[in-house]
Amino acid sequence: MKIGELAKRTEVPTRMLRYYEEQGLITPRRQQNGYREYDEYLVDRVKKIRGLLDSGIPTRIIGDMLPCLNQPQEIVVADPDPELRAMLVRERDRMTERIALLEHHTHALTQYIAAMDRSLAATTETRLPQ
Amino acid sequence: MKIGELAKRTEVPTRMLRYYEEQGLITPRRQQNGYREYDEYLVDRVKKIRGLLDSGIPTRIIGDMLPCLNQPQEIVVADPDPELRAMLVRERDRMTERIALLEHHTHALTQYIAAMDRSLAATTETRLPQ
DNA sequence: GCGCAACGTTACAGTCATGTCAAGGTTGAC
DNA sequence: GTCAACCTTGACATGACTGTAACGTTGCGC
Repeated sequence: MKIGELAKRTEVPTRMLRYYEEQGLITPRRQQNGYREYDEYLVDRVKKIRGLLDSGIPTRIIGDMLPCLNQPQEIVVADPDPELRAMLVRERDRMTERIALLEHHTHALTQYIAAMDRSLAATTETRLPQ
Repeated sequence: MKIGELAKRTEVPTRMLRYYEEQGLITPRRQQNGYREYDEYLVDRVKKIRGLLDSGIPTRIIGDMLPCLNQPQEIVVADPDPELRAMLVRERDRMTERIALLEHHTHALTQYIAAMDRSLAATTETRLPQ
């Protein structure tokens, strides 16, 4: 498929798809006219890249991490490199910290929103009797 | 306190403290010699700013959001601006999405790490009998 | 074939949160 | 007085986008 279709299916702008290619995360083939030609499996890959970037993982690390997230039923580890393992543990722990932080903030925001709603309801009520 | 102490206590580099000031998130007073003078309450504020930035909220939004996260016992909403409310809901929902994503990835990574460990244990075992 | 919209290409500039460094002023200890 | 440790501003670099300009390709109606 061409870049436009991939963009639609992944909701990642074409601009970003070209950027990820520049960063070596995906390497589409080229048609004779120079257009990029994307294989089906890249749809999933791109979605995964987006997810990881949204999680705050830099492209450089995503490159090493991606093969570890392809879990076709059974996880097969070809080369249990201890350095890779350490990196994965480090990143996972950072993710866990971020989760805690985000949960704290969502909670605080939810409370504030509820307070706004109460305040709004109160002013509406006081106005009603008029 | 001076910038260095604040940096130590918040673990935010001085560079960033100056940047947050540039973005209008904090406004320290100045000593006669031009040094920035930070009040005690800014320690908390800076930590909050960091947390929000780590959660992927841009400084521009943090500025509007900060007053909503000061919960001194009871939340008092002065002006229940519906636009502000919408912004807060939007950001909270984005945070919730990020949490789901992060949880998914931490889970995947944990599984992969476990697989690496099993693989490593297996190779160690097969070597043991020798 | 012509025109034209929709799509593709590269390349360069700008943004945002950071990092890093230079050049210089201030303070405090010895 | 000098030296380290601290502060100041300012400039340039980087990583992940984001926008846009300038231009080539494709496919459709006419």
